[in-house]
Amino acid sequence: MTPPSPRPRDRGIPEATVARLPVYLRALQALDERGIPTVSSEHLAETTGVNSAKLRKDLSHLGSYGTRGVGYDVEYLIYQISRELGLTQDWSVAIVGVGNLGRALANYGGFGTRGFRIAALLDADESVLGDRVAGLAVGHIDTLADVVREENVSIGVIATPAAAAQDVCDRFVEAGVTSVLNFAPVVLNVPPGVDVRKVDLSIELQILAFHEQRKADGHAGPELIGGDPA
Amino acid sequence: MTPPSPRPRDRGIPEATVARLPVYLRALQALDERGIPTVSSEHLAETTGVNSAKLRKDLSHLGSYGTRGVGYDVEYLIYQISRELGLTQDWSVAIVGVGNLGRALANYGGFGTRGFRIAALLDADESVLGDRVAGLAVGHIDTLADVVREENVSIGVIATPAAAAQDVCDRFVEAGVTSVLNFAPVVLNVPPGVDVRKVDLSIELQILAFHEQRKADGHAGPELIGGDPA
DNA sequence: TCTTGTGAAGTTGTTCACAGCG
DNA sequence: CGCTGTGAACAACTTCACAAGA
Repeated sequence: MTPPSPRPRDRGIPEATVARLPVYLRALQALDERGIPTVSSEHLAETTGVNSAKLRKDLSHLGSYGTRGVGYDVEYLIYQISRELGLTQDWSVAIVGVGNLGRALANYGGFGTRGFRIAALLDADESVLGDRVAGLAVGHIDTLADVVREENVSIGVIATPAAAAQDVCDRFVEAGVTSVLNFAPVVLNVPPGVDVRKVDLSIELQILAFHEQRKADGHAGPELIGGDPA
Repeated sequence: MTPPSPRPRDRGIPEATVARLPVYLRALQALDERGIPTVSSEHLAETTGVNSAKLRKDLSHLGSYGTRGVGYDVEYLIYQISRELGLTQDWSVAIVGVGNLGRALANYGGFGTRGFRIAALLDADESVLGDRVAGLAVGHIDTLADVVREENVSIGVIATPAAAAQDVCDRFVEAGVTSVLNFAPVVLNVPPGVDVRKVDLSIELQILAFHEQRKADGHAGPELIGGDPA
């Protein structure tokens, strides 16, 4: 199936690049807030901890938005990256599970702002129903399908305990949601066409432990993992 | 300098593999809880959403722990992966910032268990000092250096607002901590030799938005990102 | 002059396909 | 026979180094 088409996709931005665009965006917004009008690839690369050639190549996938001898216009680049990521339109998000994590997400800077609108907070636990979190009243999980339809929810966020996650995911899929962000420590089963991204708060910790162990073992020189020696 | 030692016991496990080991570990623990004694690469791969050849190659970096014609012994593999990740010893973790996110982390399954011990919860806000979270009393940020020394903290977790993150990071580094897990939406500056991993809860959301936009634009067939078509 | 944008080279990661072992 | 472990082919990603433009 799917023989390699002779003319692939012109808009094919590498996945690795897509994963870095939000990082650049964040740094650019910080520069913009400090009133800095332009930035060179060298400087932006240093700020974000990547190689400057990689940064230029990443940006070149969006188009030629730099000025040789000068650098990139901060505001214009913010706009272009936002547009590419689809953040110039507002995406409605529903968060299920209003424990500490759900509350943290609802209040997370950049989660409720810049391109995302929290349309609903839902939970199954009677004791939190009606609580006001980030300006929203917590609703019952059974209203999920209605909320998705009425609020035009396109992204579902699962912040429930592991045991409830698959059920919530099924409800999202049933309601027509095709993008799910899962914080519960389980692997979700979804039909083809549904995107699931998983954030596991403890996996990062385990990766750090691995490197920490390396340092403790007989190991010649310390090595940077994400940092930049320069 | 550091000429490669003649026989360095090639312990160089690819970074991509290290990042997947926690995922396999999680799936294996789930199998173990259900009393399943052995698993094939095919089955474990399906559960975790990777290609089975990749899984076998990943595991082959740890050693030859499978049995041809049978598969892998679940318990034994759990032990081997745990050992490789350094989870057979307990790592002391200090969490700074006891807002919703800090509380969520302190209560996160697998964060306080399986290889990690939360040694301290610290905050600068007077109003939360002394609160009991996950069985621990919240201490003052100024005791950080003492706590790191007394509790032998090797990993620092930053769950503060963005504005406080660099200061907290500096305190960790000053106190001798060389691994930092940062949840604040800023890029931290650290000296060489210190590992920083960053988790940005909104970056994943932005990546989802990108793919959601792709689906909305004229786009021939839906594509799986993390899923497995089979 | 300074910095972008990009071919080309180099590195890392993935998948195939099958030999070899239980 | 079934499944692992792995060389070899392939694909993706990163970095180098420099031509070309402002």
